Amino acid sequence: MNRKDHPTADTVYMHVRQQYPNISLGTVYRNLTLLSDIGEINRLNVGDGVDRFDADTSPHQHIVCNTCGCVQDIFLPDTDKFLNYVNNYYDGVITTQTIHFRGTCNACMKMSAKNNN
Amino acid sequence: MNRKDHPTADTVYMHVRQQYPNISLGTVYRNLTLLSDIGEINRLNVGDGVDRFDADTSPHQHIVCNTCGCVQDIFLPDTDKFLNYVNNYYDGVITTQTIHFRGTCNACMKMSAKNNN
DNA sequence: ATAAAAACAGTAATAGTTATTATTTTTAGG
DNA sequence: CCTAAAAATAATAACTATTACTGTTTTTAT
Repeated sequence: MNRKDHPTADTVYMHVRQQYPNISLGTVYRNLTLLSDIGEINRLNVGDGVDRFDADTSPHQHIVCNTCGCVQDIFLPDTDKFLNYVNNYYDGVITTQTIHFRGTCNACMKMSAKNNN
Repeated sequence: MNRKDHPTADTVYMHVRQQYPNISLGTVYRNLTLLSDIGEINRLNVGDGVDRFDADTSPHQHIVCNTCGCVQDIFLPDTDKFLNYVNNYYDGVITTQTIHFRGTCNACMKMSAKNNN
């Protein structure tokens, strides 16, 4: 619940296992699925074939760093307005949107700047 | 190349097999991967755990119908401006964006309207 | 104290995709 | 044409992420 790095089920498993060595991956999956079903956490997919989990259920988006692979939050204002606007370009009805980004995170930007001195 | 329905590899396989009954799924995957590597087609992922392929490589977005599951195109103007705008809210650099939607397609809208008469 | 319910560990199964291998097809010279 | 190298292929195995199953343990509520 404390972490901000959008861990995969396997990452959660590795971490929880340090305190509960007998826990099984199935239990981790079951509880993560349960928590996301009741809305306590979000299950997200940034297109890399792995599900990630996020304790922050407030509306926000994600960016994946192409260099280190980290997944960070990005809080865009007015995404509901964007959804509304988008409906003008479609003849059906759009109810939800998924927006995520790729690029280079701040840490990796600094790293590459330092290496190019 | 002609279809606009964003088929999965398996769908392409089923279809090609009608003309070339001996083709293998691996060949379909290899050629779809090759085509997307050289930029002739796009491989896309709308979050349902299956890769889809799109012969239209012009910049556009997709919407998945919650009722029939179809994947349709949506052409939004100024998505490059959106990418630019989004960079104001992030301390790294954002280079690409993935935007897709869910809702109800036009056909399913009409269908449900008819059934509610 | 006990019986029903829930959670669990361990394992099997599944789906989508990639990798391997032995064979067939294509290509480019001579 | 012939032929050897290169490329493409079918068939199958392997792999990854996730879900399902099963028998056992733990929890809950009397």
